This record gives sequence, structure tokens and C-alpha cells, in this order.
Amino acid sequence: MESYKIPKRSVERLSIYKRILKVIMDAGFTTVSSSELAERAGLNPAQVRKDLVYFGQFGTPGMGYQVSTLHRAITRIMGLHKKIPVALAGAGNLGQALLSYQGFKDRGFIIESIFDNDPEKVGKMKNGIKIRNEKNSSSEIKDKKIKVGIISTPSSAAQSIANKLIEGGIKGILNFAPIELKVPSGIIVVNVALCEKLEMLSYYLSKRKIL
Amino acid sequence: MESYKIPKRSVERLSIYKRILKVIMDAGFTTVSSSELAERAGLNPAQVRKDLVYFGQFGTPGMGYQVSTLHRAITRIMGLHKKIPVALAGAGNLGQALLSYQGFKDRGFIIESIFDNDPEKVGKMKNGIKIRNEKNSSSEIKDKKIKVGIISTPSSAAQSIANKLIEGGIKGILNFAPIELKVPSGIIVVNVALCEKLEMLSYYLSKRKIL
DNA sequence: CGAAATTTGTGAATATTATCACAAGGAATT
DNA sequence: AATTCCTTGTGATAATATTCACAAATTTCG
Repeated sequence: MESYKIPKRSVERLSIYKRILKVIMDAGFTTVSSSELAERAGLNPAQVRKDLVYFGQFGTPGMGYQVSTLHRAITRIMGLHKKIPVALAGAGNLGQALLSYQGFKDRGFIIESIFDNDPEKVGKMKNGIKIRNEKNSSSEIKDKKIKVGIISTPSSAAQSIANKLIEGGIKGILNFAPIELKVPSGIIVVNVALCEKLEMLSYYLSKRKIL
Repeated sequence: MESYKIPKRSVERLSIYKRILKVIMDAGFTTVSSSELAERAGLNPAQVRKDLVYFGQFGTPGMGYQVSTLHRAITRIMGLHKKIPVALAGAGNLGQALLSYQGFKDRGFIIESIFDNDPEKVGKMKNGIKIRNEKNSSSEIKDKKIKVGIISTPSSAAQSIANKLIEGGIKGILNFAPIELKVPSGIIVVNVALCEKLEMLSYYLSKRKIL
């Protein structure tokens, strides 16, 4: 159990398995095979089994996996069995969309602080929280002991707000700004590359003379 | 030039190089080395060179790459030198954020149609475009000859709207819904996994006993 | 209970991706 | 023009990731 070094890709897929397991569970099935999971995730069955074995032996030969047990196990492995307070930096359009994004709530990510540098926005309420000036972000995060931040500011503001968040004790950042944040070691940054994905699409379509 | 099989990852990074080149260009530099690019992108210099060579020989030994030339070349390779009309399905919070997302506009992606199935929303104007009933999406897309679609609906609606978009002639889909879309071969789907990224962050932080 | 049918977990084999290391090309300097 | 200094492009090597293939475990069925 708990192997030495788990591939990043396997961790990413864990999330996918969890999502699919939820669907299967809600459909009333109690067990599922690696091939069924693979089919639904668009992957190879051996890969599904290998991924799961990194975290423990969940399966029963001849039968497959217990859906609810596996779902619960993955939830726990990923640390999603408890609520996670989150700070949001940038209350623009994207930030506001994220604020009301059901997917985050469903998974226990609770946005507890919102920061912006626009005086127009500071002081206003959003989802029951007052938008604070980003100057005060460090201390507020420290007080509230928040460890996860989401950056949805323009690129120009991203690095400086990242620094403030980290100063306040943030250890992980979900970054929507299209820049490579420079952070001290020990801080985890996960980038969401909105434009890049669309550009990729453009590339593949152009290559096929579709665009 | 134009090698047989280009790694998906290299294509993704092309986008990153383009973004960095723009910054370097705006800062007034005319040439850049692979190590400078690598440094800024958080990559290995050899990888940068290998990536670029898939698409042509752009560099000069002893000097590096001509910033503007390379930027223009990548833009063209990715098919981003012309405007690309896009259809948006799902005018919820996320959809509205994407509508006003400057990054898309800057890169020439122009949202020309918006669809939703909520009668409350249908008929209303957004960014100068009338939100249409998603029932009519196929024909409208056909008329407007749109080839790229963005899906920002809830998961439950995603597959059915994807089918309609494809019926109307959409060849590439940027999918924000957390499900694996089933599409005919020849249709390209690029997924943006919002929750999965945040869950990954949760996993790594939990593992380090931070959460 | 025994045989047939599944399906896991996993070592071995492939395939893919990233890095190293260096010859060769070109610029800068003397 | 010769020398030095860079930096590219690339073959070789190393690291990662995926898939195959099968023994072992377990269920199901007769």
C-alpha cells in the first residue's frame, strides 16, 4: 500500500474515477469492473487497475470493485472528506462565476474570503461575503487559517497577489491567470490554461483544414 | 519541416511559448534563446528546442530565435492569424464569464452564437447577441458556418447539446462539463477540468498534512 | 463440490516523453 | 581572419507512462 512515488497522471485520473463512481452509484449499481470504469473514462482497463493499486487493494477478483467503498476511499485519499476553506483573488467575471460554481461547493471547497484591488468592488457583498481589499489579504488569510487560494485576476496582478497569499500562509494555488507563477518551494501551483486549450483546438482544426 | 507525429504536449507548449514571446517582444527584445524561453516557461531548454523543431527551423546558432518572427510563425501554425467564430452553449455564470473573457477576444475567438435551454434566458441579449433556444442550435450553427463550440452547461445537458452542435457542423469542442463526451471520430474534444485541478491540489496538500 | 467464467493485481514489454551532451553553425571580439 | 564564445539542432540515453498478458483469486453455475 501507499507506494513510494505516485505518477501525477494517476492522481489526476483518481478524480475522474471518483466522478464516474458517483454516477454508477446513483444509478444503483453496487459493483463495477475495471473495464467498465475504463470504458466510461476512455482509458485502458489495466491502467485503471494500476492507478487504483497505487492507493491500496480495493478489488475482488471475479467481481470487481465495490462502488461505494471505492468512492469513499478515493474521497478520503484526496482529502475531500472534509470541507476546505478557500480564498478567491479577483472578483471579475471569472471570479464571480467560480463563486457560484456548484462543482466547487459539491466537493466541499468553500470560498470564505474574496479579494480584489478595484475600489469599486471592495466593500460590496458577494455570496454573503464582503469583498476585501487585496492589501489586507495576508492578514485575513492568516486569521482564517486558509490554505488554498484561487487566482482569477488579470495576469498583471497575479504574481503580486500570489505573493500576498503565500505570505498569509496559502500552500496551494489554483491559478487561472496565464502566467507561470514564481513561488517558493513547498507551495503547489496548479494552472488552469483556458486560452491554451482553445488554442490547441484551433491548431488541430487548422491542421485538418477545417478552420 | 512538419514532422510525422507531433506530441500533444508539444502543441500545448506552443501556446505557452507564444504567450511568453509576446511578453518578451513587448519588453523590446528582438532575440531570445531557448534557455531564456525555458526559464520563463519552467521547462528544459532542450525541450524548447525540440518542440520548436517539430514545426520548422527557426533558430540561429549563437544568437537564438528572432522574437517577432517566431511569434508570428507560431500564431500561423496554430491557425490564430484569422478570427475564429465560436458558439457558446450554456449562458450560466461560467458561460457569461467566458463571454466577457478578454483572453478569448485577444486571440481572435469571437463568440457569435449563444444557446441555452432556460426559457428565462432565451431571447435576452448578451454582449450584443441574442441568446437562442438550444433546440435551434444545429441550424443556426449551420447557417453561420461555425466550427468551434464551447460547452459550459451542467453535466446533465452537455452530451445532448454536444450532439446538436455536431449535427450543425461543429468540429471542435471546448468542454467545461465534467463528463467524457461521446463524439463521432473526427470531432475534437478538449476538456477543461475545473474541479479535477482543485481536487488534485487537495490531494497533494492532504498528503503533506497541510489540510 | 467441481468446472467454467470473471476479473483482479502485476511482471514484462512497449511506447512515449524528457534530458543529456556534443558537433556544427554563426556571432562577437580581437 | 582567426579565435572565442554562444546557441542551435539532434542522436543517444534516461525516465515515465501505458499496454499486454497471464497467474492467482474469487464468484457463479451446473
